[in-house]
Amino acid sequence: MPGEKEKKKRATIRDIADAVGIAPSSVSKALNDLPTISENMKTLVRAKARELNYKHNSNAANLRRGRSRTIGVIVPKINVAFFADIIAGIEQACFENDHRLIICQSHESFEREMQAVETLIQQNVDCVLISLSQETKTTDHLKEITNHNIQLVQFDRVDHTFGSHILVNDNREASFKAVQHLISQGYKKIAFFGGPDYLPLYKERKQGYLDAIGSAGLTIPYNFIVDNILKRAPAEVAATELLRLKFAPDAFFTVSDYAALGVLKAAERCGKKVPGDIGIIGFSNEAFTEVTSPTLSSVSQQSREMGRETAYIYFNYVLNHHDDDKAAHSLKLVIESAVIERESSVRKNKKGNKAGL
Amino acid sequence: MPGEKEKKKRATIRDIADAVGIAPSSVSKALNDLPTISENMKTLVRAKARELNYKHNSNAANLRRGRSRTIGVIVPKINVAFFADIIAGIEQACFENDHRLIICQSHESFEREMQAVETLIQQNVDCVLISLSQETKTTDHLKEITNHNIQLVQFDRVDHTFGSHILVNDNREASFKAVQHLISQGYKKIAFFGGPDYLPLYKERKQGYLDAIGSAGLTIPYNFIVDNILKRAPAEVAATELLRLKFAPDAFFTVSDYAALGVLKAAERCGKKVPGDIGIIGFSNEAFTEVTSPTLSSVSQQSREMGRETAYIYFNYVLNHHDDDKAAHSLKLVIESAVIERESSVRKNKKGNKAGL
DNA sequence: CTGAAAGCGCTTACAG
DNA sequence: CTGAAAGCGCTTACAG
Repeated sequence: MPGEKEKKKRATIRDIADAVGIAPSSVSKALNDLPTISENMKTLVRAKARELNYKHNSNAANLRRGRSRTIGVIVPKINVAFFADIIAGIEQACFENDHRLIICQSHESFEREMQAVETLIQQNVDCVLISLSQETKTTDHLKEITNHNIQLVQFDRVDHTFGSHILVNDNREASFKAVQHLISQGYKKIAFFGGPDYLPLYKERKQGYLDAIGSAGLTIPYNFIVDNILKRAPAEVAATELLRLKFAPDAFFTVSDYAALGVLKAAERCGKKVPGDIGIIGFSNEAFTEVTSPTLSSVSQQSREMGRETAYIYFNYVLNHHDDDKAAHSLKLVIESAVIERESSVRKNKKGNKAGL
Repeated sequence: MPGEKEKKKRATIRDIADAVGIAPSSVSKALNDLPTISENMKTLVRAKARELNYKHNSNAANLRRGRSRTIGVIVPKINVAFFADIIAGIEQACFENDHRLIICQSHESFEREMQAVETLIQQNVDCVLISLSQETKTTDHLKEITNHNIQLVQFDRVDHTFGSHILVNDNREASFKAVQHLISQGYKKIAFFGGPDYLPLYKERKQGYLDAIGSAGLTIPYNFIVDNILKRAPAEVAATELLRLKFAPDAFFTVSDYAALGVLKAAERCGKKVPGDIGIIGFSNEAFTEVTSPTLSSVSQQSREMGRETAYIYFNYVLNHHDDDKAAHSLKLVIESAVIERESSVRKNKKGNKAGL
């Protein structure tokens, strides 16, 4: 209709001030519930704010305050179960603490990771949570973050040489426990399918395997240890090869569930029973591990907790110790993984054990 | 050391101006690459900006410009494959168009959905993309968005009565095609496991099933149609019951892959061969459908494309037709789903078909 | 308890 | 091609 403005502007603090007949600064204080304003006035202001459909303008307030109540997270990929769950955990912590969350993906590219850092700095986030891309080998961009007085927490894929708060999985211990579990089921010839060996995370998982083998006094032929087997197809090929040897493995520990799946298929194809003849345990506790026949044992990384705890480092520790000496040293937290025992690694009669007696 | 400032402030446009010896406004224009500044000066300014480690302050610029180059998305849950993929698609579109993305979850709660809307308005987003929570039955909060001159696009779970741009799946057609596929494989007694019937999405999928059955001239006993079977366990129970009847189904179309999995287990338990005796097709193309034995046929909703297209409605359509009459009417787009034929529904010899001849 | 004034860091007409 | 001035919508010492 003719009486209406074509593009009605958002109501501002000044509109409320004019309507109520007080100063804009008082409106601001009333809306922020400062003790220096009378209750009557607050009620009046709030009522008028509602009436005018006023919305607080975060941009303006953040600019003035110099803080944004926003944190940024950078992950390689959001539509991977592990990271999606981590983000869900972070989001929960942000919600509890009334903060906004901006999510960036590096797509495993160092270039994109640097861009994401740039974006988050420009956005004035108070804190960056980051899990490094596979390509990342330097930390200048992390330095950039802290240089701008932005808090930094690394999680899962971290650079230990850079002094920031850090939260990681207990990769070595988790792998150790997984292999111990296989041993407890009577498996003795345990093969290992690892990841790219230059990534610390995979190095740790391999170490856990080696330690468990060592402390059980088992000996493993060198060809039972294969790096860079993360996907299903290569695992199937590699496992088939091993299973056809005269001295063949009786169990596989893989650092990925997809590789575990490949092993399962290889065993099927070679006519081996799982878990009777061959035991299998993977890593990550992907949703599909509950759905195969037999179901796949795996290591659960507690990703949701991990996300929550990462954010809590900022909310519960950093925010509270802004100026203490405490804030000086960097936190190193470890999230304990859990071995999820499913059908692929649990023997009813511990056949292997008996055979050994 | 003593010479350093304890908390170095971020460099501003004014710092650059002082260092170069020109006006702040000229610095702004140079950094924004406006044609009204000489190339020499731009080079000078850029160099100094790098030297001072200057970062553009989005908060300040957004406040001044009145636009934020940020879009907000509200989904029920981000760590569900369907939505994680959608968000990945949206993120891609945002990246291409140099926009930021703020992600909110409703957790299927109307209350939380309203809070998310509030947050996004306060954050000054230029556009909101939303998939409604299961609880959402009113649209006042959507009106709130458009009232604040913020663009709105609904996707997947939408309210058709509210006049906004909309992007949906072709639920009815997809179901129709899925059932047609079963029929083409010679299945004739096709059961249906649906969702809660009050949600339009599930109503449409059921309609597609009914239409396909009807147009093939098949008749189906009423007890072959069961609503509210979305999870594995109830599907296993319901399917077992049906398979034990003397007049039992020879195929199942379920609106969820988890239900399809339950049917698969039921068939196994009843000693029925899949796909020989029983055909199965699910919905959503969850990752695990590729991993079961036999692998599960499913309907792929092209979630990533869906996310991308949703964002494109804003970037390619809304942004370009700001003031046209075109922008007046709301777009309704449909993303075509694809039937993914896997082992659980593809018969080698079309046994059922032959029997029918 | 309330208000006037300054300022957060930019951008944008407008003038030269 | 460059600059001075105003202003985006808030918050925060400071004064009364």
